[in-house]
Amino acid sequence: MGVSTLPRGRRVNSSGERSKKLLLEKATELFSKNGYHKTKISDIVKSANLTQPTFYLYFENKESLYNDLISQFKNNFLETINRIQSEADEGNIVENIHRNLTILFRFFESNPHLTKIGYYQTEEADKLKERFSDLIEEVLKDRAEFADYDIRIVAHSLVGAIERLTLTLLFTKEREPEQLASEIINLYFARNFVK
Amino acid sequence: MGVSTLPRGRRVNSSGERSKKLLLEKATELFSKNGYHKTKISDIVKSANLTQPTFYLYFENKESLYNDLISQFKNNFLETINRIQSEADEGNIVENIHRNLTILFRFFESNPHLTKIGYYQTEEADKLKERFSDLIEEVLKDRAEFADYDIRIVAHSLVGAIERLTLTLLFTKEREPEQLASEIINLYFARNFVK
Amino acid sequence: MGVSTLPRGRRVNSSGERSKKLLLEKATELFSKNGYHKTKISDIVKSANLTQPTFYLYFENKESLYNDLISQFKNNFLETINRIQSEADEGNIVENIHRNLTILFRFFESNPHLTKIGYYQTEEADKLKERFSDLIEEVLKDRAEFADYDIRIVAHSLVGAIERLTLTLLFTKEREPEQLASEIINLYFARNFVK
Amino acid sequence: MGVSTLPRGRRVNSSGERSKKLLLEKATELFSKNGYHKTKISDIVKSANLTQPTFYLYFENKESLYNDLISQFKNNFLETINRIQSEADEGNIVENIHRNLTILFRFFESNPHLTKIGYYQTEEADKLKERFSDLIEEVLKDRAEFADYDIRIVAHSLVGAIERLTLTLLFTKEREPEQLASEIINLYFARNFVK
DNA sequence: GATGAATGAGGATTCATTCAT
DNA sequence: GATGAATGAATCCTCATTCAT
Repeated sequence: MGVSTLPRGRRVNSSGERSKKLLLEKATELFSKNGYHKTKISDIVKSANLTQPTFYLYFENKESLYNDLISQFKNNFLETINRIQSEADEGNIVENIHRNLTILFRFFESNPHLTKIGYYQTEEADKLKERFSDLIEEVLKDRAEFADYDIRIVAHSLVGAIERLTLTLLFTKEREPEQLASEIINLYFARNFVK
Repeated sequence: MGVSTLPRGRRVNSSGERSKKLLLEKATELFSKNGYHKTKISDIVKSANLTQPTFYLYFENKESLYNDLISQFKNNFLETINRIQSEADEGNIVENIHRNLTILFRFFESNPHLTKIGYYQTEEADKLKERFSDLIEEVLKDRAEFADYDIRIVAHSLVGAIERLTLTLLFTKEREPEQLASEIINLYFARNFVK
Repeated sequence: MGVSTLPRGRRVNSSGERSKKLLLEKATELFSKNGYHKTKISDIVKSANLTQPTFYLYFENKESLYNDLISQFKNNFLETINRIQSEADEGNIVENIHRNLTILFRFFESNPHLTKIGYYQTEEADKLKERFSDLIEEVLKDRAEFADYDIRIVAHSLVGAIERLTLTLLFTKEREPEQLASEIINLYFARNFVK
Repeated sequence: MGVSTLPRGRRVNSSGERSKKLLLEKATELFSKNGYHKTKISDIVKSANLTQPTFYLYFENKESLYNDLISQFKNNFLETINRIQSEADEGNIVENIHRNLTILFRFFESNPHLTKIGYYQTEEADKLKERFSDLIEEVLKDRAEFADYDIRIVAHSLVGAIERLTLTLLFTKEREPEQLASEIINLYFARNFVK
């Protein structure tokens, strides 16, 4: 072609990058707030002060953007919960669980919008919770303290409690990650493990 | 081979009551499975072997039908959980809770589709859970056994646990209402209340 | 059990003729008030306390019923205005015109609904007015009194005045047919004819 | 021979202003010719060589476009007739009326389609004519020349005459605005005022 | 890098009309 | 003579997506 008027090598901070990031933010916000179907491309670009074709400059389409957000959450989530298991055998287990629950709540808290999308509004979310539950089962299954319990039920209960507390007390800033972790320990593990 | 279209008027052996009920069932099923937006009127009527205008013979429109389903669930749910509270003071509290949890799980079990719609996929659902949580708080707040606990957290945890167990163990028929109720009592109340 | 459904079929004390007449009346009323498109078959039968299939028992379809109403008006109207012409030469012309205008207004007044349909809301109406205008021209064209006038304009003015007066003063019962006829004579013919 | 469908995006040499204006013109034309109900959005866009979504790019919906046209006519019409009244006292009244009638006919003539919509096919039209009639009454009521007349009848007659003449002689180009104004003066005012 | 202008492909809803009883 | 129950055939409108500039 003739004269390329564009400067070579785009800077990371070019306005293109900025636009993409902005769209991503707004999309995340809107998806999290209104869900996939009620969020229109026109809403996203409007709130980013851009136009619809610009959206397609940076994202393949609506669905793939949404899927990307889900994937991103999923990866981070799995990474986070896997630490619980891998560290399960080291040191005091209750302390470990406490520490890792705190980390999990902090993770949720660090990106509430993404969490809402990935953990509360997709079908994928159920699979993640299932995985989380399996992992907890794994950790508890050989513990004498839980011999009298139906471990699957304990695991699912924990997952459910965490899910609900995140939404109602963490996202609303009524409780801190540490507090939630402590109370969960207190409620589910204290009398069983301690002493 | 042309698709032979149906003749216009009334079908042989057709009945309005039956058609309405059928549409309602199919709609509930599809909404519960695919959500509001992915469920088309055309899907509903197709699965009921009827045509679109027939849908409008019995329901005002898609949204109002969905809202009706939500309302129906809401009313039944509130009625069910209100019993927990109203009976809270009578007799042995743990027994009461056990009985009413059983009833609640049975209610969920009795219409899983409606429950999925009303308790898992609408915004209304969060309000219902909030209400449920408030009610639990009310029941626990004066109990010495929970003096050391953050009651809001206990309440939300319980709601979360119930929600999750319903989905993963009740709807899959892996556990019975009574079992779930017992285990919840065991996990949350046993050591606290019994002696 | 509980719901005693209404018996189908022929209603006690109902005659086909009566139903037909009732439907015709209601249709005329509704068409005249709301026009062809805003009048639904369902409206007509509802206001006659009948059902849609009954409508088709007596009328071919919506359009043909409407056309029948138009025809009916048209025939009566043409018959009425033709008298004006045929009597034009007999006796005192002003008196003749006065008498026939009165008859015309009485005709309009006798069935305002039908008049509204046939004279105010169809395309046919314009043809009727054109015809009326031509007829008036015919009557006036050899009159020395109108030698100075553009007869077509006089004719169309008269038709327009009659149309408007019918709607605003006759149908509202603010003036009587005779009054309107007299005033029109006064306004258009008096000084011209009466010496 | 397949119908080759248009490609998706922007057309070569397309302009929003032009498209909107074109749609407006075609809509006005079709509404005026066929009325609101018989004019489909699909007709409008077809005659503008565009597609249905494009219509909604420029207009909110069918009804609001139609209402806009009515409003536009209404405003212009009221402005025009208000001049008649406001100038009624200045100079020779017959001359004034003649001048303003001419202006009115010119206004009708300048946009026959819009006039047909706003003055001949809506319910609003009757209100406008009523208003026009009231205004004429106002102008005539203190005139000694009309002492013997029923002024309401004169006013309504005039309105009716103007309405009819516009349709039959102005729109068909059989008469000019000035001619019509002159003849109306001649017919209604000449002998009364002059002399 | 971004926008103005357009469209394809549905999806909900309405209404006149028609069978079966 | 009349109704209950249904459908065919539109029609409006929306939304993600794409071309030309």
